[in-house]
Amino acid sequence: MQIDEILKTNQLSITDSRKKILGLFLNSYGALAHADIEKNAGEKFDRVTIYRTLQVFVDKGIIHTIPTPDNSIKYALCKDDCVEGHHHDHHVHFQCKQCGNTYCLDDVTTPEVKLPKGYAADQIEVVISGICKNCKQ
Amino acid sequence: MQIDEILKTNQLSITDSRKKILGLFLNSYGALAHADIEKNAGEKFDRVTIYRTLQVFVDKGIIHTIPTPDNSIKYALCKDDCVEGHHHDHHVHFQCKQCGNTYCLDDVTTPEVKLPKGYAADQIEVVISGICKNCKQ
DNA sequence: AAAGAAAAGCAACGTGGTTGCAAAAGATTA
DNA sequence: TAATCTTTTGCAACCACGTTGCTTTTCTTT
Repeated sequence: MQIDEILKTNQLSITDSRKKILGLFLNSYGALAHADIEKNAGEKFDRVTIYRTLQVFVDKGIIHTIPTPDNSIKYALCKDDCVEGHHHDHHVHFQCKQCGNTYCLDDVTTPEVKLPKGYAADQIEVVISGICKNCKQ
Repeated sequence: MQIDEILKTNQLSITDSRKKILGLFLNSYGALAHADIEKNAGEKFDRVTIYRTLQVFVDKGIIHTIPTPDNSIKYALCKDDCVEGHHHDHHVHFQCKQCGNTYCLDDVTTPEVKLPKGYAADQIEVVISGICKNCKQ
């Protein structure tokens, strides 16, 4: 089973909450906020458990955080090139103003930006808001 | 006096807190967080007043918010092309990992990003972290 | 200077997130 | 499979950040 595999690969013990939360990510196309998880996990887990589980997943490189224009945090699955303690998020994030969903545009890599003399870039976050393809027409 | 001018131009009544807070922005090169303002205003104003003042300034297009990778909010002065109710922030933001300062790179415009078919961009936020020119060498 | 309008201060509240600790569940060994 | 050890969960309490309602104070206008 895929979920258990992922947890084992990351040396995490297999618990109900981890299975449930990881399952939510695997079954969701867009990113999830803490509140989405709390809602969809169905009253079953304490919020502290959800916070801790998300933190563990981030630490292990299973999910990554997405900063949004309205300053809430969302989480999405990482691609294979994220490993423990080191994320490689070189893709653009998109937030739809209509449906509110946030997506990782994995195929859109962050553009090069020419900085003024003296500045050294290390990480670049690009968050685009607008209308997503599901809401448009 | 410049401060009073700005307030008048934006049809704001001239109060101590507005003068003080606007002054902090005018005298600071980088962006300011709520906490910076609370500290530098010198115990003089209630936190609620600071929140409301910042909100008014944002609404009037005097300052704009900057989302940071660590999900705190910072504020910086807008350039002249921001007007009430409509911000035009087409520049890149830079956060220094060493000194923690955040700067508006007004000369660096946000790059064009080619989105997948069906997505319509509306606003693009680019936040770069790294080492700023003051900390580098 | 007086009256009306706007802003400040205060208290209280809500939300999002964290911490410490005891109880429960998972992993491991025999 | 049961016993032990380790990890995780749930709970309670707490803190930081931000908001709201209302009264008092300060600005503005005449």
